[in-house]
Amino acid sequence: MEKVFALVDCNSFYASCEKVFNPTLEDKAVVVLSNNDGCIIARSKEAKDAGVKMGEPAFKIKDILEKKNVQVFSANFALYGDMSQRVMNVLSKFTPDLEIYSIDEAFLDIPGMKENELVLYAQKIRNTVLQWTGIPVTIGIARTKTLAKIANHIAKKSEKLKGVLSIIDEQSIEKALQITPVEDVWGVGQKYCAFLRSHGITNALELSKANDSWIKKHLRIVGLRTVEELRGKPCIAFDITVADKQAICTSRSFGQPLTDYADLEEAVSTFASRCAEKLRHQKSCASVMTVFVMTNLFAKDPKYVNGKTVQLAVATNNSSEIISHAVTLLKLLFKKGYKYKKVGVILAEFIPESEVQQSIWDNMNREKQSELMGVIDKITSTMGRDVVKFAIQGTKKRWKLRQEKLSPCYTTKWEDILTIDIDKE
DNA sequence: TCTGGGGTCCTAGGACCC
DNA sequence: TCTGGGGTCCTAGGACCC
Repeated sequence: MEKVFALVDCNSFYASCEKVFNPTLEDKAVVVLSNNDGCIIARSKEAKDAGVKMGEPAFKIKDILEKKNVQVFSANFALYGDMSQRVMNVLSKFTPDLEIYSIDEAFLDIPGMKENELVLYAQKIRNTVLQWTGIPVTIGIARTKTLAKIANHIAKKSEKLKGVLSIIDEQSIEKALQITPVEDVWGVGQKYCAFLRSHGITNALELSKANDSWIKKHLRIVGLRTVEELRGKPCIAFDITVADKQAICTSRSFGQPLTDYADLEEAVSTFASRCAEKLRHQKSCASVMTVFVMTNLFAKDPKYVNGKTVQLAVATNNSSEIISHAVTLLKLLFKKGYKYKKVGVILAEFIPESEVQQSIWDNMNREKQSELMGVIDKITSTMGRDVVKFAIQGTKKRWKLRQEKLSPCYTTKWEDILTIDIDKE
């Protein structure tokens, strides 16, 4: 029997997370902003109805937000990450074959059933997730991932489908493809959309009927896979294993532009330390590091973008070593007189911790250092980040984000835990 | 005043080798 | 007018995703 995929996607995930712990937000328009309270990255249904667009810079639509009484939140990734885990936990009760695709989406490989049973099963999943976590989800069911995405998309928009749509038979697939604009197809971004439309392909059905060699020529192999998937032939594998990352990056735009080297050094060493932490988490060591700096590219001030890469003699995941390399690179990059807006640290070319090649020139006691990192990681996981840190990371934090509307970390910080007043009526 | 952050995969073209 | 051919590896850049 052919496989059937269910794509479970949380509705307006970040906005829904904010609503779970704050009942006064029910039925209210809620939006969540990107880091530095920059642009809109999530909108509740009410906010969408109010005409708030995805990706819009908040300052540009300040008037609409105020006029329509939209509740605005700074991104609280600690909360969203934890809520995501809870949702995935519930899903894993239904099947071991769960591919966590992103913070708010998972593909489920569901066992062979008749179509009406599939829909009932999906309804049950949906109700359970809502009851156990407070997060509403939508489920799309089909024989390929790309089609499941399309089913999900349609189900999101239609009230009467009650959050579940299955497209298994030819007829329902064709109908679904017909009403799906080509830009809503998974794998078709801005560039490809413009190209396809300029050649008269406006919906998913037309795309599914396009000529193979023409697609391959212009949309490459990836585009051809998308087309095959639309035709019902699975080309994107189902993979429940969590792959180790091939690159780890920590970067931020600052809440205010910075001109002093010392402030950048605090930021770069903090990001480097965070990268090292992520690297140890997956038990890898990095052989290559890049640091980049940039000024605000939107402002009229002089622009400067630059990056430098270093090959490490011995692959490492040691924080102090990674920080010291990062600072060396920053010193090479820093030029006086610019207003820096963003810096970042990227680690790459990983090898497993256990397979690191030693160097005869290496005079570091790696065993002792590794024990130290273990202790630091333990303290971080039980007592919170930055309880212990390296002196160079500093305390001024002038680089910190602007987060003026941050909600409490209801589920990950003891002091933010929800309290309920039972004396009141 | 204010425009996110963190990833993946694929391809073309250059360097280099025999 | 001709200027080898075929292979691998690496890198930068472009497309996409959430």
